[in-house]
Amino acid sequence: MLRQFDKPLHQTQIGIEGAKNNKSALWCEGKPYNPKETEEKIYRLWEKSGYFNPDNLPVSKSKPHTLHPKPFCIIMPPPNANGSLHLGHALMLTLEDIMIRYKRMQGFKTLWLPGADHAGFETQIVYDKIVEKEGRNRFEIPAEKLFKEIWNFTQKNKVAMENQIRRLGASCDWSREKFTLDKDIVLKTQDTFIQMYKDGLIYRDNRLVHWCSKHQTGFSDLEIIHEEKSDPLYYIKYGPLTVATVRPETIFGDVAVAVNPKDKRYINLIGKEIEADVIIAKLKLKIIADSSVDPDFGTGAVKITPAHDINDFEIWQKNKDKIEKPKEVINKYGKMDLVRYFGDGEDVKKYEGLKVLEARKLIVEDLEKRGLIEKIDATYRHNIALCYKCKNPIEPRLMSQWFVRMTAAPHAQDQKSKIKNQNFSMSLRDMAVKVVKSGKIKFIPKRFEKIFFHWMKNIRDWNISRQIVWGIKIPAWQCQDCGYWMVVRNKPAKCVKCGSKKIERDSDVFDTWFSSGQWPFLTLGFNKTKSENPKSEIRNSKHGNDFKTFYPTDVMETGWDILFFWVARMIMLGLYRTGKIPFKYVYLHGLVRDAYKQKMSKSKGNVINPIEMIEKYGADALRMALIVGNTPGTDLAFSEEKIKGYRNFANKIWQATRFIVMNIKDIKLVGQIKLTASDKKLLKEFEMLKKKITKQIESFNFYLAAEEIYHYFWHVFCDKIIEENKSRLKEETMKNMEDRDAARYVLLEILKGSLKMIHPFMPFITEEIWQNLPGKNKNKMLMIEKW
RNA sequence: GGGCGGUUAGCUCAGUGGUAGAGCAUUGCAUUCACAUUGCAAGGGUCAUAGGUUCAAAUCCUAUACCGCCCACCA
Repeated sequence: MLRQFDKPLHQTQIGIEGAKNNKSALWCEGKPYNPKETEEKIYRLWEKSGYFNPDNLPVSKSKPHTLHPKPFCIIMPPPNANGSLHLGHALMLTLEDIMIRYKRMQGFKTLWLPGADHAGFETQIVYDKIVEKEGRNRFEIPAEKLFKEIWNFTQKNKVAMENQIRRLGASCDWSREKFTLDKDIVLKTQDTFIQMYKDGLIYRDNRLVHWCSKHQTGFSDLEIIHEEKSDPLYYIKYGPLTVATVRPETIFGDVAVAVNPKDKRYINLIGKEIEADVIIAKLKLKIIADSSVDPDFGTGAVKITPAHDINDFEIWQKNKDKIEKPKEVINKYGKMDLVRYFGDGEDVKKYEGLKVLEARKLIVEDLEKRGLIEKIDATYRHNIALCYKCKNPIEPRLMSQWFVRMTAAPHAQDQKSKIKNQNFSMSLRDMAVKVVKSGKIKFIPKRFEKIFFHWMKNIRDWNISRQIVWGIKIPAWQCQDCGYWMVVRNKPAKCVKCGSKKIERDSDVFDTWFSSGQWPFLTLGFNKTKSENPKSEIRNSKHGNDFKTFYPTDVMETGWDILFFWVARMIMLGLYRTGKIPFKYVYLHGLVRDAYKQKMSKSKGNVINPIEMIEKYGADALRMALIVGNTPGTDLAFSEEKIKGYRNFANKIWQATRFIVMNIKDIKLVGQIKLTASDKKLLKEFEMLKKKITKQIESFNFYLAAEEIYHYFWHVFCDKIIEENKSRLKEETMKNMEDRDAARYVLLEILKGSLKMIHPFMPFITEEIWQNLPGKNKNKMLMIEKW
């Protein structure tokens, strides 16, 4: 590469002869760079070129025989179609666009596949608020009508969002855009469920589920948060024993008392029955032994309420045969539900229908009146589970739901199970852990691998049933006579067990992450030809080979906050469904926070709107501000000031170009280029810089690459090189024409090379300049120039 | 309770074995000559603390302190 500078170059080789054709107006006005005049125009130019679509990319001229260049693919994490773009999206789009543009310039068959997420529960909540504002109640709107309303709502948002993505300069292939509720995605998601059911990886079970009584839906383990809280710990006399609890209102649902089998105080009572006075009844409770009981906590005796406490439920499961069934004394609205167990006596009706906290207060009073409260520990602090969205306490509830088996190996539970010929001997969890441990999937930064393993180690089965309308319907049908469940796409004519024709569909929908967990292979049209159901073959045939070409994809770039929700599930479901990893690298970016590292929120008033910033400073400035100094996995301190700094940088590029072009245009080169020793040194240093930046991008250190090119362009190229070469260009001080041309050559070479390297970071201004550079190849865009 | 990080200039953070770095901020000077959305220059850090390994430690090891985050079914 360096050798070419040693030999003389003719003017035709450096392309300055076309300078007079340059539209001089652009450069001669001394105005600052105005992104508004270029960005929209440039994006249209890109879209018109068709190069966002890998099928249209020119095949490398240097290797014309290369008919199948190496693919590079990123599946865009689909933004939720329920609002507008925020800085997190802007960061995600910038990082991915940098990788995509870089690889495209390197000649890869580059696909960035955009999408939008229906975002089940999240969108349901957003829409609920709209419904509320209109004075309606979502629980009173028929499901189908509500679904249609939300559909229209998301479609509108989707279009707005797509345009916002364009404004950031994202070079994604819009012709392949997918929505998580596209028909083929829905059908394929259901296919996966059906297949997993056959393979014994999905089962229905009645167990305690995290339930939010405000939102009226169950959750997975990930959708609850824990908060430390101070609550009185009540010591309640239970016949001969005393039990400690923070939830006296659950005493009505008690079915036993558990003690530690080694606890000498109670060893004689194990297996015996006691009678406890719970105001409205005298409960007969068996004393059982369970090693999970901590003898040092409270009195060492635990009341067991299997229907309303997860621990208690597990103890009940182990002792099913010895003690009675759970009693559900709190209903789905979080209110006391006693009459059905204890009759409608006055004392019972006193509590009936009261909210949990109201009931607790009253019950404590009544227990105290009877002298049944031994003591109250007011200093007790404990963790309680809350709904991640509304922060109301989770009320565990006994429910029949669909679960994904995470830690147990699959087993054929249907003749059509495929596990025998597909080599699935491991659990979903173990498969995923294996590919990360073996380095098939690499995390950036690496420390997230440890976090991933830790989470995987403790993972439990995944509840995927949601009691909302906005989502993908579960393909499961229940016989209304015998209760038998059938997992098939279409409604069965009759129950396969009892023959009854009274069949009804499960009214629940999937956890949205169950479908997004399949996003990489579904968007690429996995299993298009070999569908379990022919009806699902409705994907546009022109992208029929995408799965073969682009899967496994190269990079999954997303926020670390959805590592478990999304990344882990994509790995598991991808491996299960396709037998291959869904991506090779996981790049996890941090949260964008304000200048003081505070979370941005509407209530704090510190939210920065990316579109507003683009209006003010341009997309390039915003992109650069998001990248420089932003290390993977670490939250970013962000401010408008920072964007201003890179707006200034954009102008610097603009002005420097103006200077160079002004000194080149309308002047013909006189002959050969004779570079001085210092010219050669500069070009050599520039080659070194290129190598360094390439290496930094390859190793995902975009923050370093961006800073490097910024620093070089401004403080080396502008401040030193241009300044030092000024005298060689001026007529008064110029030594000779040859020396002038050498200076011109060096400046233009470095300018062009810099534009290429800046392009992935600041695509608009660099493309605009490139388009107006003297002597450029007609119609050739910087976007596809060789890196 | 389990786990993962961080502690470097006023601020935000790079730097992971070889004489302390960037951006912003601060201070001084310059300015019809591409650019004031500018240039030149300056000040500023015993790299949390204590031990250890090494010819050599901000960097590797151990401990301590403080800060942050994630996970979690002690009633």
